[in-house]
Amino acid sequence: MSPKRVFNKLFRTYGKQNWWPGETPFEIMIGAILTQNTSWSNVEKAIDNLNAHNCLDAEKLVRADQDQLAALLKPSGYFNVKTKRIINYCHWYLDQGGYSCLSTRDTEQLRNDLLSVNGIGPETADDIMLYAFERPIFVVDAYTRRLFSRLGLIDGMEHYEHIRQLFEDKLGADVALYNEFHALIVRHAKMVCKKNPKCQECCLVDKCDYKQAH
DNA sequence: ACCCAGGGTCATA
DNA sequence: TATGACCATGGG
Repeated sequence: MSPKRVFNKLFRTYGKQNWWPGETPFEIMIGAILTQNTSWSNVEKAIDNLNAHNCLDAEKLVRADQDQLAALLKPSGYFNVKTKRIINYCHWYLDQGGYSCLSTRDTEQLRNDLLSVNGIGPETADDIMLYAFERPIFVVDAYTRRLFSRLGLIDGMEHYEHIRQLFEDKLGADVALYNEFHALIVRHAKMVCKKNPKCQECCLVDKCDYKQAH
């Protein structure tokens, strides 16, 4: 089954997802860091805290007290690590001239620059590339590996860049498609029943395995 | 009482 | 290059 066909199946099943769940590009960047190995519901609480304290702003975050910021980020987990990563990211972000300046940068260059920031790995960088800068970068996460290895399109243990390249080659550069695809993969992953071992065979392979079905 | 979540870094071999 | 420890909350 081609990646495009998988997309069509997902889209017919779940419809448009309207990602990223954040209003401004900057909020998307912060959300991308906060959601590292963390459920989105926990991230929302941290973002609400930042908004409640008028702190969702790069200039304010770089001047924030570490302990106070950590307290706001607490619900998102790894709060000490994420505090450092966010302050560090904001320093870089402002140093580079902010969104308007970064927007003019070449896609390859921008991605490499993001990856050079401590705390920004490939997936976080690509979330930012795709959803904040609207660049045609296919995001690879654990769900992507799991789904497509179950479907037999990949082994699952390949390096990040290898998988990204594979999908970008097969799908062609398409921001809207990548946007929806990643969101749909995450949406579908949440529907997989983890208790039933047979579910391993059903995500789009067979019938289906939605939680409602069990 | 477990298990996992929209990862990444650092130290070690 | 590649494995392991570590980071930590909240929901199932």
